[in-house]
Amino acid sequence: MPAMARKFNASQQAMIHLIATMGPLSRTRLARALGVGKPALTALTRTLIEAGIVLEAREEAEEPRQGRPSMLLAMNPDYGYFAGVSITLEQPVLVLVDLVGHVTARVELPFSRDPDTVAAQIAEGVDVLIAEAGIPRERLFGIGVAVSGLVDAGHEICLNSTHLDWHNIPLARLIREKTGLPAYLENDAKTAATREKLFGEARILDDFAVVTIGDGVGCASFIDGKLRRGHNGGAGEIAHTTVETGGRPCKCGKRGCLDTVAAPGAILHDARGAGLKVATIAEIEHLAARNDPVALDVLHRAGATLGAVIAHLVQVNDPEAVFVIDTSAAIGTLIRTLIQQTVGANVLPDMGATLRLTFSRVSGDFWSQTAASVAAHKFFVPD
Amino acid sequence: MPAMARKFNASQQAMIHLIATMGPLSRTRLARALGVGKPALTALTRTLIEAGIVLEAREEAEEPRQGRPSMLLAMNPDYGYFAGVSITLEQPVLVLVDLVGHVTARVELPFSRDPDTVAAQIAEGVDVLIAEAGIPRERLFGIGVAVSGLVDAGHEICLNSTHLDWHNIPLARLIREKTGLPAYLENDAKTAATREKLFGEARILDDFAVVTIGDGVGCASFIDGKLRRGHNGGAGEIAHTTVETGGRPCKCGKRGCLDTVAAPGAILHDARGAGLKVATIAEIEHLAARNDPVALDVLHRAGATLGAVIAHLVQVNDPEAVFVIDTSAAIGTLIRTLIQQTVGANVLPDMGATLRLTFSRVSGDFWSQTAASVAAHKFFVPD
DNA sequence: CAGGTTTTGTTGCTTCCGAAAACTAAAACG
DNA sequence: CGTTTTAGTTTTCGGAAGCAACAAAACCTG
Repeated sequence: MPAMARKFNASQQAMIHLIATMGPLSRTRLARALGVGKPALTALTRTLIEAGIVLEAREEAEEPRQGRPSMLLAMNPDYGYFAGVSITLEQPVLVLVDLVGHVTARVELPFSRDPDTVAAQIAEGVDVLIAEAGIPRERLFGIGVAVSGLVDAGHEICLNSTHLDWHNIPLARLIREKTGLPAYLENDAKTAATREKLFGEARILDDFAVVTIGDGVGCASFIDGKLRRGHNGGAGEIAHTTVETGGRPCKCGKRGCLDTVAAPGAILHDARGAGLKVATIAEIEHLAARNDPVALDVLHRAGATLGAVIAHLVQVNDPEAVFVIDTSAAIGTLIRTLIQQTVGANVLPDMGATLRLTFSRVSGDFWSQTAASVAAHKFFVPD
Repeated sequence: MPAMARKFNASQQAMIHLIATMGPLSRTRLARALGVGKPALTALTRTLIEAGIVLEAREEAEEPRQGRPSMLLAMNPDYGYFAGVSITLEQPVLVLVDLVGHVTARVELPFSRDPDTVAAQIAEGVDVLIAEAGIPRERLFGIGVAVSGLVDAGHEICLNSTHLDWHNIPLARLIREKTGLPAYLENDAKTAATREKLFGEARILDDFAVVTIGDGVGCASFIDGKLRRGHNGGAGEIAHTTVETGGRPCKCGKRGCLDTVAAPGAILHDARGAGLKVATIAEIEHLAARNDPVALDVLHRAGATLGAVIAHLVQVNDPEAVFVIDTSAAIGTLIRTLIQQTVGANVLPDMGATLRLTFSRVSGDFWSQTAASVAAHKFFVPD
């Protein structure tokens, strides 16, 4: 295990990407998938195996097949690690994930909103993290940071986060200076999409969208295998799309934004405004299941609106799949059904027929994991 | 001028693309723009000049500059031609455009909606076209066909056109068989976007959207330099986005689609339904300019709705520019202003500040020109 | 159980592409 | 009339990938 080269050429990167996404593969199948000859694979794999990033293992065939058994190539999870942290208004958690996306260590950081303090605490946290995991510092390849807001193209500066009240904060530079590690900033919805592409169900997809339901509604897309950032890094910022002209005032200054209708807090606010005594959205769902008309109405509004926005998104980009990721236990059966129905009814039938619309509920250190995925993505696919 | 090779490798294609989009360029500047060394250019340009696709011309410097003057490389417009035709419910026009997008001949075809007849008439039209232009048949590199509806990924089959009542019509094959030319089918909004990218203002842009106002509303995007087709070829199909729940019934079977609010026919319908005696949208604009409240209301509805949809589109993909192309003299000053205002008000300020939103009015053989652009695009960038 | 078959992966050899350095060409400057 | 500056070319070299033949490791057959 020599000190990692860290610089792989294009073909090697393509191979790493394939192995990472398609699981363990034989050289021959890799060659086919990559569209190159077998001899190329011999040379390529040799360097990767020598570098230690790829492991070779004999295939354990269930049923005996003819011919020489293949040697499977798989990622070496222990080759390197990435740290990740999500900066919100809550106590941040710094996590360490390995090359295949598994969390191997975590450490809770003190809360702060001052950029310098945040960077300093992350730097201290990194030391704790690698000590806890028992890995040499050189194996930590980078750190990803998720923020809710706009981030520049270089993953360097938080241009604008109303949530944190940050404007042009070069957080990545601060962290890099204090930790000596490559640091990458990214919008939280985009980190979630990156995780889905790198380690989640979307590994084999080139065109998909992710919609996150957390404090607010977030959205990001992979298009043609690349994360869509947009000309200003604002692609996917649907939270402040106007969905009700003259609707309720939003933090952003406008009225009737999606966030004022479909964000978990907004749903609760609606329910209480309509006279329901509820503390969680689950309770609203519970009431709705008993045909409480007010509860039904509240959930209907949220689900139908969210569904309409997703439908629009689908019509604009025609993705292969949309992943709705619920990080705050807000999407119950009813809202889910409503989203599905609304999307089905508002998307061209030819498109709706093949669209995969899946829901998942996550919790815990999810956002920090997604942040780590950004560092991993930078490592796997630098440009 | 040997018979055209027609097959250029990747580097040559990249060079052709650069020369076509960036205008006449010296070898040195091409090398910089292409990110390759100067020596590569020498070999590349030689083959292209020998093939006849690129012309060399001495630079005419206005002000004397130091150093050896550069030899400018420019496309040879006469190297090849492309035919294009748009199939609608009106009489089709077949046009011939050269390598830089100029129309050099046109011929009107009989109207038909039967695929075989259409193909046969196009084949006859092609003969007339090349005779009229006086070019050898080998110089006609392909033919593009615009249809309003869904087209498969191979540009071969019209999967679905409610407009023409076509389903799974392999029109490209029919035309190819009857003309012996490469034939490419494409959705009309996407042909318009392709023209904008290849020959229009968007040549230097990698991320932009085109919204067409013709019989209905169309939309297509270039993302990362590539036309966005989507998983089902339906990217950009916003005409049937629901914008008014329970709105007027649409041809598509749903209610309240964008087409029932913002399509030129819908605007006229609205105006007449509200009691205005008008024959054109210009007349409505005229009335509105005199503060006719009904006319103002009608135009406001259309403009604000269109603006909201464009705003959503911008938030989803964050393009550098949006080109609104009016092919039916429907977008007057008032609607234009309303669109601008609505987009400005509904897009994140950071994004709205840099967004270019431009309007243009076209007529005549526009759609056929755009169709020809698709054949040109296939020639320049086959894959 | 020996030899054929089938599939996997490797070793040379060749070819192609493109980058770096050094060179030539053509203009303005003084 | 040399010097400087920029443009373009020639030469040389190294890396990457293809083809073909070869070696390895399993199964199948008689």
